[in-house]
Amino acid sequence: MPELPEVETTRRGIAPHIEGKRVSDVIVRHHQLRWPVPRGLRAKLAGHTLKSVSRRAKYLLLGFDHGTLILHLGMSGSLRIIDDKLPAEKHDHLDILFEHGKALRLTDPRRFGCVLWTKDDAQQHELLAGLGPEPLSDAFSGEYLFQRSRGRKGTIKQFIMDGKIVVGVGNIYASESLFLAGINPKRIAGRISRERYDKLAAAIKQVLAAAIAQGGTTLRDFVGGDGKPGYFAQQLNVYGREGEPCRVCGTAIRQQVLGQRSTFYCPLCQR
DNA sequence: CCCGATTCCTGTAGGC
DNA sequence: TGCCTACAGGAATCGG
Repeated sequence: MPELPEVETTRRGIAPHIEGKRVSDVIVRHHQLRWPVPRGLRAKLAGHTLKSVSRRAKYLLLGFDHGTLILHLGMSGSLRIIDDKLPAEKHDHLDILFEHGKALRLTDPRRFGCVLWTKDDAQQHELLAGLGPEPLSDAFSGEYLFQRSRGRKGTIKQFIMDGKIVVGVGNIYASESLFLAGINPKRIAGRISRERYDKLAAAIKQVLAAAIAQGGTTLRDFVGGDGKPGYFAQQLNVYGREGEPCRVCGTAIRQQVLGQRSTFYCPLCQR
C-alpha cells in the first residue's frame, strides 16, 4: 500500500517520461473515486505542457502553467507509464495521454485514491494546507515531536500516523520505525522523553530513506512507475510478522490493534 | 482541541 | 471446489 516511499518511488519512476511533454488527451473511465474526478479534464489539460511532477505527503502534484492536478493513490492505487495504445483493464480509471505516444495510467482497485484539480497554489489546497512537515526535511526532528506531543493522551503509534503531526508515515512504517527506536507502540505520546523522540525521529528518517532506496514496499498491489514491485518488504522487522521471531532477540513478534490498525512489535526490544 | 469510531471500496485469505 | 465472512487500510468526518 502506498505510503511515502511508494509515492516517492512512483514520482521518480514517472517524472522523466512525462515532464516537459504536452498532453494530447485525457480518458476518465471511472469518475467515482474517493471524491468525484472533476468533469472536463480533457478540455482542461489537452494542449498544455506538464511542467513538473512533485510530491507533498502522499500526494503527487502534476504541475501545469495554469494549475495542478493532485493525485492520491489511496491504499491500492498505482501509476504507470504505458504505451498509449495499451488496452485498459478493469481498474484502470484514468489515462493522461501525451503527444509522444506514452500515457500515464492510474489503476486503483479499491478506489480510495483521488484525482483533483486546482488552478491555485496546490500547497494551499484544503487537503494540503494543514499537513505536518515532511519527515525527511530538517523541520522534522526529535525536538519537534517532543514539543507537539506534550499533553497528548493517545498512543505514540497513532501520534506519528497523524498527518497533522508528520506526513507520510503509514501503518507499515510506523511499526517499523518504533521497532528501530525501541519504543513500545502503546506508550502515551505525551509521556515520552525528548531523548526517545530524538531516536524516533532518526528511526523514521532511516526507515523511509531505506525504503525509498529499495523502491518501496510491495505487499500486494504496489508497482512503481515502471510497473515493477518494491523490495523493502524483505527488510521488514515486525510488520506482518506476528508469531515469528524478532530478528534481534528471537522473541515472538506480537500483533495488537491500536486505533483500528494492526500494530506489530517486539515485546522485549520495545519498552 | 483531542480522541475514538465510522465510512468509503474490493481483493484476498480463511473457515466450513 | 465453492461459498461466505472477516479483514486489510488512508484519511476525512462526525460524535463525544
